Amino acid sequence: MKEYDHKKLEKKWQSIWEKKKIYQAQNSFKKPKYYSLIEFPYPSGDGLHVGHPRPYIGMDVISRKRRMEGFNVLYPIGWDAFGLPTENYAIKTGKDPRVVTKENTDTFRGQIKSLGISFDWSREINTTDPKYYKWTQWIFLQFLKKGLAYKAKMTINWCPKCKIGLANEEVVNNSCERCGTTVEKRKKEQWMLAITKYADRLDKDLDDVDYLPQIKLGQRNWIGRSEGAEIEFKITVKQKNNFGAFALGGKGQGTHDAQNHSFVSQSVKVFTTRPDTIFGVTFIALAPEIAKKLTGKDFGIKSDVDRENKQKIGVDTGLEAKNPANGEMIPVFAVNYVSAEYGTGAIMGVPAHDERDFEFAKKYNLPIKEVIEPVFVDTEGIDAVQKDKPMVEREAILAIVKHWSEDKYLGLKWKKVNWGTFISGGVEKGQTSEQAARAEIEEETGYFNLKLIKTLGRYHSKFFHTPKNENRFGHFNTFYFELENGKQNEISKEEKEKHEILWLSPKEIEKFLTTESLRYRWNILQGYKKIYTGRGILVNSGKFSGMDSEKAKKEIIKFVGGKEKTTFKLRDWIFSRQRYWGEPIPVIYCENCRVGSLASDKRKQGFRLENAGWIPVPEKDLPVELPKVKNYQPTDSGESPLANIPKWVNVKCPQCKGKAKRETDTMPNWAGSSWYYLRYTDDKNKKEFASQKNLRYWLGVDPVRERSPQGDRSTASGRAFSNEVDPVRERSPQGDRSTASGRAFSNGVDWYNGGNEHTTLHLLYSRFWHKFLFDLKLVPTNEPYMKRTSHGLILAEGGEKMSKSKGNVINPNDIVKIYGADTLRLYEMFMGPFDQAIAWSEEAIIGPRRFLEKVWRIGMSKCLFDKKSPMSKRHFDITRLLHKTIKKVSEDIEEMRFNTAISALMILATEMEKAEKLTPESYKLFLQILAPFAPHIAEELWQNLAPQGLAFGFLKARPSSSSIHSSAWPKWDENLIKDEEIKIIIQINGKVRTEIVIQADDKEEDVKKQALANEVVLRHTEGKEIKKTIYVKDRLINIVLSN
RNA sequence: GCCCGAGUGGCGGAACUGGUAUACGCGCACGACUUAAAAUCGUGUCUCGUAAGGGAUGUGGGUUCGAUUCCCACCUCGGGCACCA
Repeated sequence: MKEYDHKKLEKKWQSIWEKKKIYQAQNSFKKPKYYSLIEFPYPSGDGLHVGHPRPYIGMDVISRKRRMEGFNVLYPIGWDAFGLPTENYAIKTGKDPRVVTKENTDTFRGQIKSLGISFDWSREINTTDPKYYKWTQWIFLQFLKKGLAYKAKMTINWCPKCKIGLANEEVVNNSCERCGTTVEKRKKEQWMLAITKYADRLDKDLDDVDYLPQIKLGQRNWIGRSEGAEIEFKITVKQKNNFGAFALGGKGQGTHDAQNHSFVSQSVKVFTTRPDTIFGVTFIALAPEIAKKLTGKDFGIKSDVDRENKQKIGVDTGLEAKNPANGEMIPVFAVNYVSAEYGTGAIMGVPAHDERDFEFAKKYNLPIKEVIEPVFVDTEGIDAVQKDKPMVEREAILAIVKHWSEDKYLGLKWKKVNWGTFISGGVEKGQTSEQAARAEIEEETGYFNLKLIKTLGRYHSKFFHTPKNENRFGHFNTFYFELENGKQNEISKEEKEKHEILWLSPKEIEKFLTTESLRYRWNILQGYKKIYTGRGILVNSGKFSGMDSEKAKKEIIKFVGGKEKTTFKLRDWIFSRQRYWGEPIPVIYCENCRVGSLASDKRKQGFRLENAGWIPVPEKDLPVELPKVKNYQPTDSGESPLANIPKWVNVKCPQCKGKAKRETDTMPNWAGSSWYYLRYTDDKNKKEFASQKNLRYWLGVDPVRERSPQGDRSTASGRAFSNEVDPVRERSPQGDRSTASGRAFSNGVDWYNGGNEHTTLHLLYSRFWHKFLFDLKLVPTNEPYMKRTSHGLILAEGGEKMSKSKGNVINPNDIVKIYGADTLRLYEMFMGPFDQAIAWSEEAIIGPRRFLEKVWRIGMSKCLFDKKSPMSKRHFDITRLLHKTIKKVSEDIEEMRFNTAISALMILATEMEKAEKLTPESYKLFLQILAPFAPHIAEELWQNLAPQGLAFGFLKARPSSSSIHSSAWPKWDENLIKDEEIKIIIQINGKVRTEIVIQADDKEEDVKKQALANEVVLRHTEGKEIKKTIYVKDRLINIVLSN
C-alpha cells in the first residue's frame, strides 16, 4: 500500500492548482458571484503563528464549498502593511520600512501558501504600494472636496520623553507603551474626518445587514445614539454669593472675546434624555470649560476625571438658573463629572431620578425632589397584561405587616393562582388609604392591633388579574405596619378559600414574592438606597402630573421651548499621524492660495504654516509618494520625520506656482483598510480605484442568474451524480432587503470574517468610507458587507496570548512539516467552536492526523467494489449515514460549526472502514465533503479513483484535469435519510427507564400500546395509576404515574 | 460600576426551537497483531452501587410530565466601556 506522504502530495497539488489557476476569480462574470473576505494581515516581523490561519481556513472551507456549488468565487488576500511596528523597527535598526515590509510579506506569503488556502493570489494588494495608496489619497481628496475632511485643534496624547504624538492604542494605562512615561495632553492641529455626519446612518443601517448580534451591539454602543432634548435655562448672577460680583461672559467687561457668543444671551443649554423629569431639577451642572466660558472664572476643576478617584466634586459658580418649567431658581455648579465634549456640556441635575446627580446632591446637600412614581408592567407569566382584555384602573393599597414578636412578615399565598403577595386591596369610596389598608388586613388575616410605622410611597402596576379576568392598572399607596399583638378575628370562609396566610422571614420573602413591583417595595422597606430611574407616572409636575413619563417627554419639551435632539457618543475621526510609515496626506500649504484656511491671524511674516491656507494636491499629481529618509524618528517638535526633508516638503504651489509646503502628517493605519475590499475587485486598474462594472458585479448589484455553460466546469458530469444545485435560488432573496427598509439597496461582500478586536473601529470606519463613496455614486451599494462573523483567538498552550516576546509562538510551518497542511487545517477547525478563544494543544493534533490516515487507508484498499454485487444491509446503512453526513456537513459549514462537521466526517470514516464493501461512489461523495477541510488528500484520493470513476461515469475522460475542487457539491437525498426503525425512549415520571424500537409509520396509539406492554414499564407501573402519557414524536414517551 | 460572552468527565469539547447529558477527539486501561516495540485495530473509560437503582452540566431556588437549554438570585473566569446626562 502506498503511504500517506503528506509532504510530497501537498507540494504536488499546490503547484498543479497554481498552474491551472483553479482558485482565480473569473472575470467573465457569467456565473453568480460569491465574495468571501478575511481581514488582510499586518505582516509583522514575528511571522505567522498558528492563530493567523484560523480565519483563513474557516473562510477557505466556505469559499471551496461555494466554488463546488457553482459560484464564481472571489477570495482575495493582501497586506495591510503601513503601521507602527514596522516603523518602530525602522527607527531601531535604520532599515528602510519598504525593505522590512518586503521581507515580512515574503515570509507571510510563503507560510500561507503552504497551507493550501484557495486565495486568489493574482489579486494580491499591498497598502504601502504607491499604486494602491494613490487611491487612498484620492479618496481623501474626495472627503476634502465635500468638506468632510477638515482641520481642528485637538488634544492628542504626547509622550514628553519620546517627543512623539501617540495613537490611542499606544497609550497603556495612561503611559507611553514604549518607554512607560506618563503621557501628556497637547493641543495640535489635526486633520479630522467628519464621521459624525454619518452617525445616524451608521446606526440605522445596521438593521439591513447580517452581522452577529454582538457585533451590531458593539457598533451601536460605540456610536452611542441617544435621543433627548436640548433645553435652555436662563441664568443670572445670584444676589448673594461667595465670589463677589462679576458679570457674565461677554457683557460689559470686555475681557472675553465675542466668539464665546453662545452664552452672551445669559442662558445655558442642557442636553437631557429625560425632559420628563424637569420638575425635579434642583441644580444645573456645567463642565468646567463651559463654566469658564460663561463666567470667565476658573473654578479649579478638571473634567478629565482621574480614573482612580471617581469622587464627584463641584463648585458653586455663583450663578442661578431659572427652571423654565416651574420658574424655580436653582444653583449652578461647575462639576468634574460633566464632559464638555458630549451634548452641550451642561446638564440639569435631577437627583431623584439619576444616579450620578443623586450622588452629587447627597454630597453637597442639595434637595432631592421626586417627580416620577414607578410603574411596573407585567409582561410575562400569568400576570402578563392581555391586550384584548379591558384595563380597569383602581385606587389601591399595599400593606407590609410585621409580626408582633418575631422578624416575620405577613404573606398571602393565593390558592387558585400562583401568586405570592403582601396584603393588598382596593380603596372604597369615602375611605382614606390608611383606613382601607387597615380594613383589608383585618378582613384577609383577622389581625387588627396595628400600628402604622411608615408609609412607603406610591407606585403603579399594570397586570392581569386572573381571578377577575381583567387587566388592572392599580395605583398603590404602600404602608408598613407592625402588629402590637397576635389577637385575631375569625376570617370569613371566602377569604380562607382565596389564600393561605403565612408568616415569612425576610429570606423567605425574597423567594416568595412573585412580581418585581412587590420586590421593589420590599427593597424600599429594607432601606434600599437606589433611586428610581425607570419609566413611570409624573407627580409634582404641575399640569403634567399623572401623565406617563414617556408621553410627557415630548409635551414637556414643547412646554419649555426646548428642541428634540439626538446625540451620539461617536466623535469625529482624528486622521493625522505625525509619523513616517503611512500615506502622506495629499495637501499643500500656500500663503496665497486659500482654498481652506486654518489661519485666524492674517499677518504674514515670511512663510509660516500657521498663516497658510491649504489646497488639495491635484489628482493628476497623485500619488504623493513617501520619500526616503535617513532618520525615522519624529522631529523634536513632534512633527513627522517628513518635515526634515526640505527637498520633499518645499514644493511649488500647483495653483499660483509660488512657494508652498507639503503637509507632513500621514494617515492612520485604518485608512488603507477602509476600502481595500473594493480594490480586490479590480486591483490592476490605473484609471479608477475600481471600475463600476467590476464593483457592480462583485458587490452583487447585477446578479447573474443564468448558470455557466457546461464547458466552464471541469467536472460537468458530476452533476449527473448529485442533484443539481441552483446557487442563485439558495441565496437570500435580494428584493426583500431593498423594499423592507425603504433605504438604498444593501448588498456587498457576501461574507466577511474577522477578529473581535476590529468589530468596532475598523468595521465602522470602512462602513463610513463606503457610505461616503456610495453618496458620490462611486460604489453601487449602501453597505460594504452583507454578513460579518468573528473568529476566536488561538492561545498558547498555557492559555496566554502568543507573542514573540513571550517565546510561545507556534509556527504553522513546523506543524505542516510534521503532520501536513491538511492535518493542521483539520485540527484548527476541529479544536473547538470557531468563534471562541482556545488554547493550542500539541497533543490533540494527532487525532485529525489519524483520521486522515484512516481516510487514506480506505482509499487505498476498499474501492474495488463490484457494482453488480447485491447490496448488503451494512452497505445500505452506510448509504444512509453518508447522506445524513452530507446534510450535516453542508449545514454545519454554513453556520461555521466546523468542529461538529468534522466529527460527523470522522464517524462516517470509521463506519466506512468497518464496512466490508464500499462503492467508489460512496467514497467519492465522502471525499467531496471532506475536500473543503483537507483539500490535498481529498484531491489525491479523488484522482486515485479515476479508473473507477471512469467506469462509473462520474469522472470525464481526462481525470487529471478534473479537480475535486471543481466538482459539484453533493446533495443529500431526504428519502435516504429517513430511518425505517426508530428508537423511542421510555420515561417514567421523567426518568429514562428503557427504550423500544418502533416502525417509522407507527401511530401514536400503537407506540403507546407497545410502551405499556414493555416488561420494564410493567414493573414500574404495577399497581399504580397512570395519570397521563406524553408522546414526543420520534423521540420519547413519558408515562406519568400518580405518586 | 455598566454592557457582552462563558462555566458540562482527567483534558478540548457535543447536545437541533425544553425531550436518552457527556457525540467526536486527546489521554488512560486492557486485549489482538508482533520475537519485541511503534503504528494499527478492538473493548472499556462521569460517579456511588454486586444489582435494582441513586446522584452529577458553577451555587441556591423556581416554572414544567420533563431543564445544560426558560425565569429569579448569587459566585467565578474572559472581553469591552468607563461618570455619555
